[in-house]
Amino acid sequence: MSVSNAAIAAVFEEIADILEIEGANPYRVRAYRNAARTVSAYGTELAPLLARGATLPKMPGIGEDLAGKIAEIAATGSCALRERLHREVPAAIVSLLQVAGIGPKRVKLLYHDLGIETPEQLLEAARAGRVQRLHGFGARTEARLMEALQRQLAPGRRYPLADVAAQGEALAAALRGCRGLRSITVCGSVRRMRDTVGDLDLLAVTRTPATVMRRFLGLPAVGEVLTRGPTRATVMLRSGLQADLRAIAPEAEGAALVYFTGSKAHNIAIRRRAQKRRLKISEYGVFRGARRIAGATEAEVYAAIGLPPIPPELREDRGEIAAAAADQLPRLIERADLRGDLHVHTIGSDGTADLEAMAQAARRAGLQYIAITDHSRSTRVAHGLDEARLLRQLDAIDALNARLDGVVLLKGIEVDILADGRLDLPDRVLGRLDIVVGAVHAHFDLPRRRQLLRLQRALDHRHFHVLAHPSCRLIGTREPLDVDISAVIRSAAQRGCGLELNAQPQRMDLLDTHCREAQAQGVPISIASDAHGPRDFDWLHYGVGQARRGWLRREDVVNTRTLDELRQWLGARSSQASSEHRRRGP
DNA sequence: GCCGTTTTCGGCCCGACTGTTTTCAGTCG
Repeated sequence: MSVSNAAIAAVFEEIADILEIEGANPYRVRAYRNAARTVSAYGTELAPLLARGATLPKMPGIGEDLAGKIAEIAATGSCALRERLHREVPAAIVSLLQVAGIGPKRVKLLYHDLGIETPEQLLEAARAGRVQRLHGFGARTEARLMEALQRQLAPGRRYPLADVAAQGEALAAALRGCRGLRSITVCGSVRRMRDTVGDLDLLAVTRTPATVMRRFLGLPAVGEVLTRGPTRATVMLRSGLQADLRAIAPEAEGAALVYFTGSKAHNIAIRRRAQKRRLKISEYGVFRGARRIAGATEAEVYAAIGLPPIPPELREDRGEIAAAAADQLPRLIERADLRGDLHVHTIGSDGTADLEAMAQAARRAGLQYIAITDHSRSTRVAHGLDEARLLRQLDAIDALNARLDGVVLLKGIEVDILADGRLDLPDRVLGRLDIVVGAVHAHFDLPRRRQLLRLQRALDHRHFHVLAHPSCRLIGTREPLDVDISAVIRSAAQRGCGLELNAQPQRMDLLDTHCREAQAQGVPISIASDAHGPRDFDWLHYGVGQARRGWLRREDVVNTRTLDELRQWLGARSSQASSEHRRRGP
């Protein structure tokens, strides 16, 4: 029923696409794109807010007109402008923008001159040789388009951060040692630790770019060369991922890092700030007139426009520049702050290692405690634990803790939240555990209202501590639950429960924007590996990255606490819940 | 369409690469 922020943003993106194709004022188009970004990154769901009669909060780049459209879309799912545009231009036409090498001008030309509306029709026309006769096109462009169209089975595909980061590191390692190369850095959304990545951006610092380019283009991982110039090349890797290499001189390294790390919106924002100070920022440095006044380091670039250095994870134009200007950047959590992991599996359910192997691996990963949280009986594919098997595991944990040194195992469970919100194991068992982590593993498609009631009922349970992977999305495979996440966060806050930031590469769940909202509500976050094997603790690194993108500090994350402090929180939650339980009656 | 320690109107980030261009538009990041 209620329209999500993502849906509002999608309407704005679509309007921007169509306006661009129609040749509208580019800054008007940008206004819609900025609005889409602002709305989708906004912490609180706007439609329920407006439905309750609240006024829309002031957001940067949202004026009177766009505020009105947000209200219209929140109420109806669409707006008059979009409906009008759909009458003027076929809706499918925006899909042509996804084709590499096709922008708004060419979409317009293809539609007006050849009546082409879809990538399929474009491929057909290109094969028939009709495209090369258009003004501004030629035989080579037509050939490139055919290649792009044939390759483009999954346009705009994004991959999990951990997968792409590994490929980036491999490329960087293969280039290190190249003559004349001073440094090589993976930039772009990998450096910003975005949960998904569309392509790889590598920055090479060198005085001999030609040598480095040649070496790069000859790497075995490189499939096809898409473009190549003296300082920049774009290739398609054999893995199917696109990679860009940019070469820059040492004196511009900082400016180039800023430029190539992005985000685009952040770059635009800092360049505007520079403009107001009669400065110009490009990848070559910060310039006053023709004179370069900064550029060797990132800190220098930010200092030139009166800012302290901004961590890459925050560079999304979501308020970090204003915070930096006011000297109010958060001191972000770091991997070394984590003392434990509250979501770990063993061969008790679908893990690959036993209790002791996981404990030793955790210790090697620098952790002082882990909660053993195997699945409960309803998750049959994972061989979930029933009451009897769980009780045997508890005894085994006691025995192991008695002889383990340097790491403590907590008794826990990843208990299924059933369709009606009940938990999958009886109270008498849950009450014996140190920690109850609850999660949805089935019935992902309940109606929005019922899904919320289900989660709220689970959070109400007196033994419940942490809601695991709250959205249940699997990147590229499963959409997030259709649920008012703002309401879930408020419910967790009211009940004293925590929310998990699951660091499995295909989950990365909570989303960064929801971390920020949880922080504002005072909900503790558990950054968890959801490890199913000894090496999976490595994923915590990416979980911390996502937490940093959500502006989280050490004090916002519950597994940065000492074991004693953690036990206090777990116990406090239980006594709070049971007193509420008594108040409400059984 | 937004916005204002220059402005309520006139601006709005900056540069690389490609292909068709006869001096530059389109696309991309």
